[in-house]
Amino acid sequence: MDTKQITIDGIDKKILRALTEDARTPILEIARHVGISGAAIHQRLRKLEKSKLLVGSKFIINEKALGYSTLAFVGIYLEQATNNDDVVKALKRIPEVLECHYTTGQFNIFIKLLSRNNAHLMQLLNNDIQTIRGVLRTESLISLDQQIDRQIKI
Amino acid sequence: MDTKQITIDGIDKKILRALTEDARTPILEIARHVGISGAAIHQRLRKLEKSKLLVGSKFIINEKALGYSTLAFVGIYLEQATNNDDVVKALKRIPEVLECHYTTGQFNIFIKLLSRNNAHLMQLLNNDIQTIRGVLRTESLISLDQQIDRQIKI
DNA sequence: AGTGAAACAGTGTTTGG
DNA sequence: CCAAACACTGTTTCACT
Repeated sequence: MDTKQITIDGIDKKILRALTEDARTPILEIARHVGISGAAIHQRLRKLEKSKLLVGSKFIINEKALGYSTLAFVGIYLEQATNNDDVVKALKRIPEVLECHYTTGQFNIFIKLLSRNNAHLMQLLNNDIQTIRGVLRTESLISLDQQIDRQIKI
Repeated sequence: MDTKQITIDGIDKKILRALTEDARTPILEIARHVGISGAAIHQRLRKLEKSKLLVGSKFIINEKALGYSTLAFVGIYLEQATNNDDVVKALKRIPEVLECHYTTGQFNIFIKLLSRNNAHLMQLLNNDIQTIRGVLRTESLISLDQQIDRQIKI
């Protein structure tokens, strides 16, 4: 085992479930729900943060309300002698690229990207991604509808 | 335009940037940083929530600390006459499935899933996914390393 | 309409047991 | 782990520009 495991009991799980749904759930509300004091919840939260199991919190923005409605996955083929890190560095400069993975299988790099519409997606592919040095060609999967979006269950 | 656009000025952007990085950033800290009062920040936050641009907040858990270290994308081919919704319903019951998309291209359904290790991934594919009625076959991309993980820039 | 200072209500945090 | 005291934040109010 290369990562340290931490012992989580049922109460920890309930705390995590509440806060992964809504980071602003009041401690006292959780306390009432699980039947222990607020101070105890606070202690456990410190433990969970120290163990690096909790790594932060985020506000979630609705991309559609910002005008981004097209989500796509793009597989990228690279030329043989390409320095992958340079490609990733270039991808980081494209804000629409939300995820980037080195993957097994046919592609060298696999990304998830968010664009305003199909025209914008095409522009991103042609002007920004396929012009990166070393990129041979790309293969796109456009998400027509996302049915599941969640974190791992705890 | 099928989704309402909302006008966001530079101050709104700074607020959003702070809170999408850390949902617990104090309002007064943001206020100091952008040079207006806390009450003003609060008003703007209400506006942003009402406009559905802010849709909540989440604590982020480090899956690796929970023992989940293998991330994979899986393309799913379905039989012709399959009811896609039933397949999605079955996928929802598998907690390791984090995302599920209807996609264009070769696959009918494309999912992202998180497993403890390669053995666990194989078990999920063989025992849980490929046994769903209507699933013909699957094609997996395993993420060896994730280099980018972020929300859209605001 | 939007801002800012002050009062208020509610939370997170610490302490002592 | 609990209960109470504490410190700080989020929230509202209101006078002002």
